[in-house]
Amino acid sequence: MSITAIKSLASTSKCEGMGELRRGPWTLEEDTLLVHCVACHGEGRWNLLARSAGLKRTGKSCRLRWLNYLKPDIKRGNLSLEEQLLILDLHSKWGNRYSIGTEIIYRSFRRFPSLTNCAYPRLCASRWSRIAQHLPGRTDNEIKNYCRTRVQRQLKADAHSALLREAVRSCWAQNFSSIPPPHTFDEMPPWVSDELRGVTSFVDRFAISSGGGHCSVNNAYEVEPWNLAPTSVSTPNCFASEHTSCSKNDVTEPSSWSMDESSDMLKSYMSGAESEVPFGDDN
DNA sequence: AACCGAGTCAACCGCGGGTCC
DNA sequence: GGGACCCGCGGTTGACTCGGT
Repeated sequence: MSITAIKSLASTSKCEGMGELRRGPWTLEEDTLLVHCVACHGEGRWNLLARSAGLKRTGKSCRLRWLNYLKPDIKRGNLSLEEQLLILDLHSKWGNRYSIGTEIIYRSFRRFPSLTNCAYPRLCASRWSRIAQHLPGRTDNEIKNYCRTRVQRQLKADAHSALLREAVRSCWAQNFSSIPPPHTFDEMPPWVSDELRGVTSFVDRFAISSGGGHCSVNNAYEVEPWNLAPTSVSTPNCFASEHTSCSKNDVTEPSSWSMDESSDMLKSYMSGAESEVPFGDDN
């Protein structure tokens, strides 16, 4: 008996009233069955489809396999630089509350208290599928994996380092100033430090800021988000001033990353109470 | 060659929203 | 109204790969 067969047997579970359900990696036979069945009946009604195809899989499993692997227009291979940039840009706008994208923007926001009615991203749940809609052939699962591995794990940056602040500036510039998003570092604003130039990968640009630092991005996630609230913008009301634009001149060096744990409103805001958010629609 | 650790990614799980009866 | 079922999303897991030692 082959190892694959043993694994296959081991991954088969017994579900009451449903016969045996298979789990784990899909076989070529299962893939063929599923493709054939989708071709005949179309997508949707996955539980029914799984049963009618004779697949010993849940509808959920079939749907996932189809959408992430078998669908004809799935694009394979590494993400291009353009795709990386697009993902990070969209992730900054829509990404999850604890993501580095939002973290960077949020930290940036602290440094621009005069910025308020601009399109500051809502700090709401992750929207991988929404990001995926902008990358034809790429799945939400792929983008999610990319962000969780390439971006979050490899971004070993010291959250307080000057280099990261430079990266923050550049990220901010892309999102909120009139400077168009750079496709190469030659297009970066002149106030981006030389150390960050010459890096072709958007991720590498952040990673280089670590300098072998001791503080990983994961540390940042462990910080309660409201503890990152800047004193100068301690309540959402502060977001509602009339300022709508920024420039590099707005950058001021904070003396420290001071905390403000007293703002219940901000806590509410950070916990996802979108009605409190005074920003415009993110569409 | 063997081992180990980090990175990658397919697949699973839990949850919430929508729909139907 | 509410229960059952389906679907989709985001988070997590674990097997696999690969490079370094």
